[in-house]
Amino acid sequence: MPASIKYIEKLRKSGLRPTKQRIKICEVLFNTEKTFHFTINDLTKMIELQSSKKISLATVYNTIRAFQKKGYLKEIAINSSQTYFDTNISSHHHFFDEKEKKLIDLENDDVESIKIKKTIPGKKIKSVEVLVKIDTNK
Amino acid sequence: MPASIKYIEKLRKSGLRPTKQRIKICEVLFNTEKTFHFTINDLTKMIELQSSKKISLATVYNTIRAFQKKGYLKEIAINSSQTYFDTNISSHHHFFDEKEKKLIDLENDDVESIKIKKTIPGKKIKSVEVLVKIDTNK
DNA sequence: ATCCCTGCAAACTGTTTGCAAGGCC
DNA sequence: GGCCTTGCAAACAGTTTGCAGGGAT
Repeated sequence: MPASIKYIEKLRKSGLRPTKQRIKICEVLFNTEKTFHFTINDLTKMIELQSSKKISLATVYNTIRAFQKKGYLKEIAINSSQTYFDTNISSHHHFFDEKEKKLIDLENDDVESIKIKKTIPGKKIKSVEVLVKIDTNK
Repeated sequence: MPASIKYIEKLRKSGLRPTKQRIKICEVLFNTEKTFHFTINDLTKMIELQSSKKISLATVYNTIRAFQKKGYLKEIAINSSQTYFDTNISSHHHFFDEKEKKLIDLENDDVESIKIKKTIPGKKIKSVEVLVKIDTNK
């Protein structure tokens, strides 16, 4: 029995119509116990590989943005030309390998808790993101 | 006496010809005791205001990239559509006000030192950047 | 005189948008 | 049927590049 039923539910609950494309995207993103990082291009290729059908880039963008808004995905801040997303929505940090252009998760245990001592009047902290850039050890 | 002599030196030492445009860019970037953050657009406007002359965007881009390569500027990782630079090249972190799209420095004393306990074989840490996103306190 | 740099416009890349045709309710 | 979604192409924004003319050495 297909796991797609689960995703049809999920989409319905989010107010998104469960279309073939969205279900497929869910399968690629969430049908695995491991979380992962991706760019829109990566994802589009993965989808087309797994379904041997073309999917419109616009659809992928729209769906990913919708999922992000719903909190099913997180965007990761890197000064790269493309946007990276993470299916791991829990609070955690990242290595970024600038040579491979790959992200690696830092578990919460891997980083000592970060305390920000400065405050800005009228503003509150929304998130704390640590990006550790790494390089070949040469 | 103009501070430009200082920048002519600086440019020469860097192997960059001291052209009018580059000297002007130096003046705008470095002729202040306060460091600051900017986008290419910001900077272009500042230059044109201060000199009441047009400067080509391409020249600004090229020069900024050159300065970045020389280590006179740092690029800051934010998932924004535009690239932010910092004239403060010392190691420090940032607040990012998503409403105002403005960066605010965190002094080193403002953040407890960050210890990364995970290592990746064959890779070494190049930088650790913390981005604290802030929001109106509502 | 040589070589680098500037400025303009065209090219490029990732992303967003408008709209007609198609699919879900 | 009505409304949302898809897919395509065009639009868009920030950035980069090619090249002819101008400037620094």
